[in-house]
Amino acid sequence: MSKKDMIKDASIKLIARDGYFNATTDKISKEASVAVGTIYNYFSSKEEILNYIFDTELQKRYDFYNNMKNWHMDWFLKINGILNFHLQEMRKEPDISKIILSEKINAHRYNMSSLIKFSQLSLIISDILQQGINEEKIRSCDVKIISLIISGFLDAITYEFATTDDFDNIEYAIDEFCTLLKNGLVTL
Amino acid sequence: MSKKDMIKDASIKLIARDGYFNATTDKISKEASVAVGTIYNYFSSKEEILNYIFDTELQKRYDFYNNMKNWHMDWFLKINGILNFHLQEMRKEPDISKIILSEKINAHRYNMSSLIKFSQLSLIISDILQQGINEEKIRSCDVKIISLIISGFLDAITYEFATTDDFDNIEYAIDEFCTLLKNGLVTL
Amino acid sequence: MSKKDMIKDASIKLIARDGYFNATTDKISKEASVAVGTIYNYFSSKEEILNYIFDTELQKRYDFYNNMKNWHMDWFLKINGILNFHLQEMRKEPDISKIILSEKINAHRYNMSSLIKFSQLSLIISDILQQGINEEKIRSCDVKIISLIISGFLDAITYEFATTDDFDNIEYAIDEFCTLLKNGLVTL
Amino acid sequence: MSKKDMIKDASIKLIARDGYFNATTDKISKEASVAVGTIYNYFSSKEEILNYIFDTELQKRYDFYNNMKNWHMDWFLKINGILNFHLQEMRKEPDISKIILSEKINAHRYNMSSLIKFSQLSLIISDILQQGINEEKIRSCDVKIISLIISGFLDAITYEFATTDDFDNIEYAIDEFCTLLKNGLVTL
DNA sequence: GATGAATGAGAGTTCATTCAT
DNA sequence: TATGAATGAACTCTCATTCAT
Repeated sequence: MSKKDMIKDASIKLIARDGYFNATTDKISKEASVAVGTIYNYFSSKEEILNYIFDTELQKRYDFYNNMKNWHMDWFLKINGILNFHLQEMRKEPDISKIILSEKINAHRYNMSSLIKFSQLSLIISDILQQGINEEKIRSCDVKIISLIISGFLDAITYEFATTDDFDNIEYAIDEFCTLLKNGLVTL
Repeated sequence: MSKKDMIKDASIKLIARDGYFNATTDKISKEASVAVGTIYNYFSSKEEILNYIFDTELQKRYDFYNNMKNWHMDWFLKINGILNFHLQEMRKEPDISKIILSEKINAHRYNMSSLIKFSQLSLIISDILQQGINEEKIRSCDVKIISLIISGFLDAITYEFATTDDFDNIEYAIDEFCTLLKNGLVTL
Repeated sequence: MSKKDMIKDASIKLIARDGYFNATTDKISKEASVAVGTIYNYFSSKEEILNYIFDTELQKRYDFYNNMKNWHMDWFLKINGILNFHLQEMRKEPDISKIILSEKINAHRYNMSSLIKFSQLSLIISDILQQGINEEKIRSCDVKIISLIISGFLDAITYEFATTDDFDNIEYAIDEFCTLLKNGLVTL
Repeated sequence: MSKKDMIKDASIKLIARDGYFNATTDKISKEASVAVGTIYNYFSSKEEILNYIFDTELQKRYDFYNNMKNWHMDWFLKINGILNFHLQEMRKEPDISKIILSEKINAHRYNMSSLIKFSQLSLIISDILQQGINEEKIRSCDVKIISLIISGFLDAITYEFATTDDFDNIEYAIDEFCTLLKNGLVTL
């Protein structure tokens, strides 16, 4: 693995566990098995590490969603796909999910360039819903708000997991949420 | 106002704006117009200020919800009442809502005694939903998960507000969410 | 003595001996018998210490010169007075003289506010010379350049002293310089 | 040009502009278009670069002065020649003049081997003056002190130039200084 | 010889906490 | 009780130097 990625991974682990402020450059260097100075060969500042994590990880998600737009699927299957993609990501790399949830406020505080990526998920969900409305599969509704509900649910289960480390009920929770969405949204 | 409350209020203002770590005891003392040393006459540590904020503010909410249990109302009106109570709190004391959202992760990190209060809202919502099921007003569902969805939505609108300072659409968002809940949950 | 002056004096001692860059805040705090943090209760940065030294010490000299302007003396006695005042200052506080000589380049590099004080000695000497010309005690000459020669000589003896710590010949050197000023070098 | 001289020239440029401490090996390597490691193939340390600059550049001056001793000229023309040689050097390679002035204190601090070269100019001027005395062209005086006055003047005009980058008046200043040397200041 | 990534001691600065007044 | 100067460990970041390639 590249040094940059070693530093990124060490940072992810520590920021997920201790938070951005408690993840000191000293701890990060030890966790990454490099010297402190090496961090600054790859990142101009500690803040830049967080920005880089957001940049690369949100891009992965964005790419997946964007690709999904081209799939020929029902709105419901797409939304379900997004929820399950998140679950899968959370299982694969739980620390990243934790960080994206708990440190995004810092992206705002420090006006990071990765900030723009945070809004893209909502836009894609909105698009999917709008298409459902256009195809008269969904009743008329405010797609931005339904989109907010969906991403709020994603954050809720991420937080639930982050504080309990218990995945077992998440799959079930997603099903329950989808049922709610279906019953609540589909045109009769 | 008591010195303790002056310190608490100053802390709320600064933590909401800058985050827990950037709200230094020095800034807090200046904002509260007391000496730094005075802070330590009322709080054993900076962490304890945050804990106290959670303790007192969550108690207020808890008291309202608890009181609500005794009201003779439909489940739907109660849930709607909770959402609107939140909106009203957010309008009245936006900084407190911001902090409860963005700093609750620190309650977990530092294993604060106020931690237990965070789970109580969910329990009360669950109770309301369970009553709805018992009265056959709501279809059979997992109350814990629906409760999670509701508190997730609350957090989502709080975050939306915290980063945009725009309240105008929140009322409308709550209505849209309630419609979704009703359509999705009521027994046919 | 005030803490601020203790820190200033410790800084003067170390900067004179080791130079501005080798005089670390850590060494300064130890020399001043205070904690590092205390330095920052009185100065906003290390640079500000140097600026403060220049500010206060150059002001002392400026005050002396300015006062001298009101004395009813021959131009020659005034110049002689300035040279001897410098000698006396150098004997009393050799480190300050060293710093003013060797670190003034940093005042330029960092564009310190004390910068303006450096030019005032030259102006006062120029005034004295101009008065001598007006009174026809001095032949027509470029006062700015003669002033440059005089302050250049002051720096030269300061540097000589700074590297040898030998004062014995300075008094004699001043006399020789004054004779030169008066008579020139050519054999008559 | 040899690699060693490329590094030397880059160092001269950066030290003149930023000072010895702000001229980092990293910046020097970039300015010289070599790798940092290459610097250490030619110099044992950063300090050694400064020492080498002093060594080679002062040698050039020393060679010129030494050669001058053999010229059959009046003491006054020789001194004038030295001053004008300096002016010419300053015009040709201003950065070197700046460094020799502002960083010579470091030669003392680090006890560099080039230190000995700094005293040689004074010795040569002293020789010239002594010869003038012997030939009864100059009145009896302390040659070491007159020599100090002359090199002090050289430093003064170099500093004036270093902080203003203005050469225009230097030639005139040299003339005024020479006149002073010859005639003195008093009205006849 | 030339490279430049890696190093880590050490720099300036911050800040929660203490305690004499 | 209230104060705020003093504290020093701990922070982020720098940079002269090394060494495997």
